[in-house]
Amino acid sequence: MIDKRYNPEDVENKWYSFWLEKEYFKAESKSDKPSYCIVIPPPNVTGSLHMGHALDITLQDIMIRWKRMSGFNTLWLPGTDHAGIATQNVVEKDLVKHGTNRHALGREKFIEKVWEWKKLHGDRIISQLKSMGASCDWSRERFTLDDGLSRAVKEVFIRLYEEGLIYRGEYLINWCPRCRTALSDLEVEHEEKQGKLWFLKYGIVGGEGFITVATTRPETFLGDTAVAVNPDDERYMNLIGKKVRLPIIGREIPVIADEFVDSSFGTGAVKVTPAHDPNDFDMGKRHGLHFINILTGDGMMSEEAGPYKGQDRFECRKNVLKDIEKSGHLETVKEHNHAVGHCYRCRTVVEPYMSKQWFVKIKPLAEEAISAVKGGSVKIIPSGWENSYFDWMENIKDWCISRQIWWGHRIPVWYCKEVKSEECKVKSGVIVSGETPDSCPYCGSKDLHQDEDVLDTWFSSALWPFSTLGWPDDTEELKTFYPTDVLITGFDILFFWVARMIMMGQKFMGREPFRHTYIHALIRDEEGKKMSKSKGNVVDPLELTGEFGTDAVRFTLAAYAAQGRDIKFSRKKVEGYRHFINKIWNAARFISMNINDETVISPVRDIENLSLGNRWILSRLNEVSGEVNASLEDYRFNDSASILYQFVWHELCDWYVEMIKPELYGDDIYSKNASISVLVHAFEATLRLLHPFMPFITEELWRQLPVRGKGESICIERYPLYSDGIRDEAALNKMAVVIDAVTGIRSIRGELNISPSLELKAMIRACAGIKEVIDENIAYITKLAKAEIEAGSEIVSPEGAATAIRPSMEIYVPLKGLFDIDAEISRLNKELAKTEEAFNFVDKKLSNAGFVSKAPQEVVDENRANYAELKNKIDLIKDKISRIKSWKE
RNA sequence: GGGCGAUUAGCUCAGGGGGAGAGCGCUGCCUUCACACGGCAGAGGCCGUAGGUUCGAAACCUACAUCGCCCA
Repeated sequence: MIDKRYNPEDVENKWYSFWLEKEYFKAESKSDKPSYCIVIPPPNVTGSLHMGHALDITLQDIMIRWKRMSGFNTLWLPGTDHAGIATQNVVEKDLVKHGTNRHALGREKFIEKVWEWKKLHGDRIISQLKSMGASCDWSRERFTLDDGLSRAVKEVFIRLYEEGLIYRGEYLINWCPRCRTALSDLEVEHEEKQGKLWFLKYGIVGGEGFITVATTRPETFLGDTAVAVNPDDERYMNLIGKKVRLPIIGREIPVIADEFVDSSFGTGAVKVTPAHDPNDFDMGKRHGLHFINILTGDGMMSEEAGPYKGQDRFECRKNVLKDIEKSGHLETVKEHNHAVGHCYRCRTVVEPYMSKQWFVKIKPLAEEAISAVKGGSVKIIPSGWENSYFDWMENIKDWCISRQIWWGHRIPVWYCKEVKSEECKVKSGVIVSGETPDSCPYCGSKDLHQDEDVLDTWFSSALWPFSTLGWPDDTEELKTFYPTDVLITGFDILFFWVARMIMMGQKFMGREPFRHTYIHALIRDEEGKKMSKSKGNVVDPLELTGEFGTDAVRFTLAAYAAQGRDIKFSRKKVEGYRHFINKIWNAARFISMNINDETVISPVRDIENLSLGNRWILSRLNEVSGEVNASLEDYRFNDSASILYQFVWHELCDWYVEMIKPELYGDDIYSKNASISVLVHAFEATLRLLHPFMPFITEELWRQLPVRGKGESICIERYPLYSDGIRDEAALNKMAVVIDAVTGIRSIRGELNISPSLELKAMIRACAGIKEVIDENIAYITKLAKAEIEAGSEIVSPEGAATAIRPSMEIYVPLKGLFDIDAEISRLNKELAKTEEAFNFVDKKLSNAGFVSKAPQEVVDENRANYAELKNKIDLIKDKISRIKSWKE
């Protein structure tokens, strides 16, 4: 006997360990079965599970379990990402807590420390993934810094370098003064801020007056090497070529003309700071200006800042303003909104900063990635994301890939210090190599040093779909599983990761890394706000799974995973699906209560001899199987979830189980055995349909069912499919008649407030065909409506009867003296009003000549049928009302 | 400034050229031997606004409003 309530914690660990022990999740490198592969978006190795992961994992596991059950050689390849800056930050914070820092420790010791940290915390995220039920092939778990993947990274770097697609140069990059590293454009998050626009006056050298420039960053005037105006701007024509003098420091700089200057912004004259602004950088190059770097790597003012040297950049801004105002060079201040860039890892305001970095020349890679999507070899789902993808790809700028941190893939480049030969000079002493060189291959010098920097974390993630399968070796896994089938991830890393994987896959495998990429939305809090630690509105998925069970959380996520909409998450939603889990549990409990040692569960056959309920549920099960497969095929997770929910709750439990109770409790051994057999069969198949969504409870219940030819685990059983041969049109039609009769009688009972325990008599007027169906199934109707039934085509409404009118029948329930006649009249009036409204709608349509001539024939026919039906119904109700009124008199 | 998405029942959301749907909540009745984490019956909506296309628009088009996101 099954317990009254489902206790998730009792079964989750048990079955997960069992699955692992039996190695069900292990993929075959080579197989006769078709393959199906998903690579996991690798979570940060030191991170912990959040709702985004939970959604991601759930959707992937649904696909993988579904395909596994559908006969595929499935590989869900798991792993973790070293997450360079994020992880380094975490460990650095810990060092600070212990009164030290990475520089005191030194590079080698620090890296050791991070590895220790990784070992300590790295397993946590993995075990959290497991607790979600993830059916990954753990024997193939990878880490972006492990040997194989590092080899892939080096290989890619070298090949891109040799093709001229990786270069080194001094450019203006985004610099985080706190992380003390360069960032790519993507790693800067812009935030609209209410700021100020300061108008500074620069005195004209050898002349009268001033030229006024507007700026949002006044401290950068220290690095100004020109003032620029538009060549067509008549206000300033006479000043072009002259010099102006910077306030306070007195440097003289030229006034130049450049088309780039927007005359309508500020005063139309702009200060040019080539070393601290991307536009000014370009202008500086065009006009051969000086590049003055006024900052140091940690955001302090450098030597070049003269009197402000050593000050913090924000402190310096205040001081500069104070001094400029004092010296009379501040003309005015205006309110001004502008976007300020922040480091995506630590929220520090980033600075445009000149430095020597490594870049990927990205256009040629982007072109291939664009055509992969345009040509349909990669399908983005939902397709709305394609626009963003193309927009980004088409306007892409070179990718800065070097980072001034220690945790990551060290750039495989050495510099020869001596440069003893001509060849070495030509190569600028740059040695790019997969192995540590003993000596310079160009000049033989032994005095080499490796580049200090590491690569952007996303550089290694970009290779994930093939590096994890063994590339650059030519492995069986690559042959079997590349290109992978689908990549499932959130839209927030569409550019960071998805786009770059497509570029690298096309480049190094010559093929797309995945056929589909399903981009899901964000999980927000109940009020629709983004979850964040600082807001304190983060929901911990593990807390939820602990409280409601993993299956309930998974089902909730699937049910709300509609394409293209963020999920406003709440405990209440999970609670609702926890009730669904309980419903399933209790259905199983009901089965167990109707089975004993003598029960014979036989295979379902002779379907045409089964009772209507049994035939109907088998037919419905078949249709639902088709719908679930179809919706999963299209990644409509919410649809599959709700189809299953409706079927299990309202069809299997509410109708079917209630229908067969008389047979189960009856004395007829034949129909009793037939019904229990169909019930067990249908429930078993339902469990299989549900398994990808709720793996734990389905395994637990499945194991308890007495099913013929039962295997050892539901997760390797076949997923139910639709079959044309099983569809039972007659059963579906007859069931509609039963439902009409039952709900008709129940309506009368409910609306007239007749006690549920009172046995009623119901007279049903119906045509011969319908009457036959009613008579065949009279036991069902009697039981479900709690009424004695008499059906016939000649039935007339007895005095004192309440009426329900259904498309196929009229139902009269004699209730003389048992109900309030006024209540019945108002009930019928309400029904009449509704019917008349519907009738008028159809009537209007049919009297429209355009409709009759232009609408498709079947629509017109349908409306004509409706017209007749509604008209008949109106007549019946009117007639009924007048008769009731006559009883009253 | 450019782009995208949203606006449907009290709430959360599906749907999508031809009779407005679900879950939760609400109302009434019911502790009937799987489940009160339950059953049965109900109430509740000019489908954001204004135009247009169409025989027919909540759906398609255009503009606008409000909210959100991405990019510059």
